[in-house]
Amino acid sequence: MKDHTYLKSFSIIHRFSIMYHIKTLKDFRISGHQMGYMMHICREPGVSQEKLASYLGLNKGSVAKGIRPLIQEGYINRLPNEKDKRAYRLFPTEKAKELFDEAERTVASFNEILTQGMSEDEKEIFEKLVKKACDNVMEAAGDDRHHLASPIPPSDSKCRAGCRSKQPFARQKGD
Amino acid sequence: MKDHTYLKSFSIIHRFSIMYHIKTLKDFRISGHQMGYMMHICREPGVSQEKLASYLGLNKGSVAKGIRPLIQEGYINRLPNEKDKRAYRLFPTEKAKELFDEAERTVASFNEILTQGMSEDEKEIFEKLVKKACDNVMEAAGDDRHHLASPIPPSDSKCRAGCRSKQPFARQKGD
DNA sequence: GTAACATAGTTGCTAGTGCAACTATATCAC
DNA sequence: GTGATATAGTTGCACTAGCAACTATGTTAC
Repeated sequence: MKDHTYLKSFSIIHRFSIMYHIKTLKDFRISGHQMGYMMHICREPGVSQEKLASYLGLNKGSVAKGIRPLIQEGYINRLPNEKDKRAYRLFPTEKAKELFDEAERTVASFNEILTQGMSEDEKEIFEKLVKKACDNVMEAAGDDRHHLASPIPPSDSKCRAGCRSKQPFARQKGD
Repeated sequence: MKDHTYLKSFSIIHRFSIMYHIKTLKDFRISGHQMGYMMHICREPGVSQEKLASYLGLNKGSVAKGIRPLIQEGYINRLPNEKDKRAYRLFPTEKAKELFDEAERTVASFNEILTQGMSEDEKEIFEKLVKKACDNVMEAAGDDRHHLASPIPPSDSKCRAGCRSKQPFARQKGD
């Protein structure tokens, strides 16, 4: 088990990356967290909140709250989905384009910090393995929530609030 | 910049790892976040809150609040430091030993999830590179705060609240 | 000694996230 | 059609974390 735990490393990298993005993008009045939403909406204009949540591994409540400042600051247009009245489609505004360009630069410069002192080979492997690790945890969490692939209904049919949460690695509270 | 951003991957891995630890350790009534504190205190009994914060890359306010539940739940003893009346020394209690053992197992099983499908070589490289990346961001943040190594006082001598924050990548608010 | 500054820790405020309960719409079985 | 269930999104609560201001103690310069 040595001294190293991934828990610590990933916590540090995650929090510091957010702080870095906050600082670099402070003129845009956008937080490091909101970067993730922004980037994906720019790359997938018209995406729904549900898809956004699933892509970022966030629950939909967090997405609803997280995109609110982006809408208020005028970076996102939220239009009703004509084909499904429950859903919305998220689009970047004109104002978002400038932000997106800057964000791309910020991402690039953060990547450089992250991979300082690695050889080109190592950088490539690192990116590949991080992606792999990310897929691994998403898949493991997915096994827990059965909602991406499994068409099998839960065995307990009267299962509204009582049944297993759909959240990844959900804790069963109040044991 | 392709589709991949580390921002997304590290966010997912970090959050999912916490959820995993919360779920696995729920019987101990300890959150995934507190795992980090617990592990380090068990490995470095007598550590101060300041050192703990520095090791985990957290600010000391977060540590003060974060260890409180651990004290309340009886996992940590906080004793005054005889040599420095400002400081405390943190020790794991007897009760913590059981938790620590379980935590070690949880860390190991999370590591297996994380590195599923990687060869032994890749696992080794992954761990090495993650550690490297973590050191990189900490160093970059450290350059921003000058407090780990630099004995040079800030050039502005009358610098109480006005000067640059010591927080990593600190944002200068209210521009 | 005193004054200025540094360090250890606490607290109040703000913000992001997880979760569960909720509303409204969509879909499926009959 | 109706009723049961699934899906998209919202909201309230709890918790963690960052930050800044604060207290108290320690250290250094004089």
